[in-house]
Amino acid sequence: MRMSATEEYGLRCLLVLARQGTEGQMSVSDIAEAEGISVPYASKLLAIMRQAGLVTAVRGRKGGFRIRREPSEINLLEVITKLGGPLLDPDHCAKRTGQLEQCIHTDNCSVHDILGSLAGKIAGFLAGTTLNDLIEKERLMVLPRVGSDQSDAKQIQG
Amino acid sequence: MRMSATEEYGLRCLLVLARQGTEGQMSVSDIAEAEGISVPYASKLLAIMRQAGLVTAVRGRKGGFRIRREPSEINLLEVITKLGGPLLDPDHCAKRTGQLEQCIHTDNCSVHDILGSLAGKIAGFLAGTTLNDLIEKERLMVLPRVGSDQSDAKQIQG
DNA sequence: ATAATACTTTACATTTTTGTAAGGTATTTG
DNA sequence: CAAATACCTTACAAAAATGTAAAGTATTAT
Repeated sequence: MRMSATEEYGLRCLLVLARQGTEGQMSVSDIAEAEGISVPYASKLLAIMRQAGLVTAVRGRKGGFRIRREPSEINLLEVITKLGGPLLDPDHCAKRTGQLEQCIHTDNCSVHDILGSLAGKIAGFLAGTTLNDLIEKERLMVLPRVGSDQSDAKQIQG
Repeated sequence: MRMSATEEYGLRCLLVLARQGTEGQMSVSDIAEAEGISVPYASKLLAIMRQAGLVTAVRGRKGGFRIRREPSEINLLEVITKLGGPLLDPDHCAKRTGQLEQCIHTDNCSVHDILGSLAGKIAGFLAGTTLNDLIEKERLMVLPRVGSDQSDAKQIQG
């Protein structure tokens, strides 16, 4: 019940691009360096996000990646599910069958039911947080109360 | 961001015992059969839960497993974390460092921050559901409106 | 006592996930 | 047009999770 490596590193790479805005652009090697991961790994994660429509790739000498939409318009649910698949595997019941052909709890599965409810809760939370929220939060963490008091600063979650 | 196999099958085995109550008892082979998994696998999962104090093992010829507390007194957070570890890995930041010695976002990690919030939400949800809730829900699924109308039956979650 | 039953432990095989490597394709600059 | 740069794709290696096997220990019934 944890965030996978793909999901986390993918999100982190996307955040690097989000900080540049939709007009900005960065090469894979710069992104990899920014996150402390290898270039091939960053490359792989960005390829997934490109195919998912989250980022655009520009090839050639002045190439690089850029984020496709405003960070305030991209929520975490979209990012996480595009990197790691849906929160509740669509053929969950076909996979968790143990040694049997079919799961023993076909018409009677409170576990599956509760997983659905849980997935809904998680989805709601993730959908309510955008990349921009994360970036804003970062700023507050780096610069705790610069200048005047910032107690009125936007709170990400309660 | 999904429930692991260990967590799910472990929970399912525990539910089998929960249905018997604290006085009941079942052998590993019966539990394995009830869930459609192999005996050695069920054995392994039950051993984890025994060490975690969720079940008691009785050895010898009339041996078996029994649940240690009332199903209404065991919530899913406890079960899931004892099977799969804490929702947010305590040394998360020490592991997701990419190729670096230390994570690049040490003092500045909005991702970690949001993971903490998310883990809290998930924990709250899981803590609010007991094994008994799941069993009750099952009954309603097997016997939809037996006898008179049951629209006033207990709802597990909204 | 002894055999049968059932939990216990350790080791290992398999599968999935994670991360790396290498060769290919496209674009820009001189 | 050629060389440099940067993305793209496929295949593969390493690590972790999943599931199996086998030999050991404890208890009960005969």
